[in-house]
Amino acid sequence: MGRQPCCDKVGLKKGPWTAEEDQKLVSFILGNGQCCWRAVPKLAGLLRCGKSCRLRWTNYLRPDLKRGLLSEADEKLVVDLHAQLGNRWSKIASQLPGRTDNEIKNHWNTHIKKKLRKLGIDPLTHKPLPVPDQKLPEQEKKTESTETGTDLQRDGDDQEEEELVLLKKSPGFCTDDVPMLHPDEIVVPLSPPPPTSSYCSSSSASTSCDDGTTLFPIMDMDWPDSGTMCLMGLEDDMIFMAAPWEEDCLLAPQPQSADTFSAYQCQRNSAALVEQQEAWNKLELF
DNA sequence: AAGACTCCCAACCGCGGAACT
DNA sequence: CAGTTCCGCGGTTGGGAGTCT
Repeated sequence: MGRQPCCDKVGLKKGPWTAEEDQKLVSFILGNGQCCWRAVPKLAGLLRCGKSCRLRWTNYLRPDLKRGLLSEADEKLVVDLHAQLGNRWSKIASQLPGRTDNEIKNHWNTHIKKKLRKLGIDPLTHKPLPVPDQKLPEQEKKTESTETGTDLQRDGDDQEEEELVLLKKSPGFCTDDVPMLHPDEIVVPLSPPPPTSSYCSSSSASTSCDDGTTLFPIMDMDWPDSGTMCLMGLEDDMIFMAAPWEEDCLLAPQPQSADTFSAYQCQRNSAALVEQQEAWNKLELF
């Protein structure tokens, strides 16, 4: 049976998403929930195929996503799960809340595989590799050829060998010094809530900072469609919204959480985020 | 300073399978 | 039960950013 393309490709946009497209998609999904991806682009006013929208949402725009590199513990878990499940990235990702299969797959191909090799472990079989100095060039090539996915650059120089020796001496699984994602990295720009708005409940007051920033716990926001929207892994964390950022947002702040979140997402894509993040870090709230 | 090279990740592609008709 | 549609998954790629020469 002939299979039709996932959508009519004529006139559809491809390539990197713009902030405006992100905003449209986020606004639509926050307002309507996730359903029927094929219909989403049309309803959201996007010149994208549904598949592209789904990917963008699940890999980048979902509010429950953690950003930043995997922690050492997460990496260890990924290695363990990969040993059990193989390249079933979605299954592996399901064990790491806030992480996507794409992210884990990328991380595996670019970081973890290298590390395992340095530790003398075959990333495919999770069994010890032959000792490098005993390995013939042909054998090495053969091992290489079993690799799939993103190509691994083979250094194979003296420095690499020295690293290998050092890593083998070091106890346990070794990762780079990767900063964990802190709750303060998840921020939502916000205009001051109207007195009776749903941003804050009586149980959680806003926090005023020295620089005039007003912070509001996000848990009290009204998230549309709670059936499809959840903050996996974040429900116990305090997520704050910083009002001073709103003027840089692509969207005019509106007293509705969905739009506020859209603004946040657009904000996240903008270069100004870096500066804002730095400003935020100065607050050192955590 | 600038071109070459490498690394990384967002996004795309195509397939398998579930769900629907 | 066959045909069709759609979703989700895993593999792959393109290009931007960073580093090297």
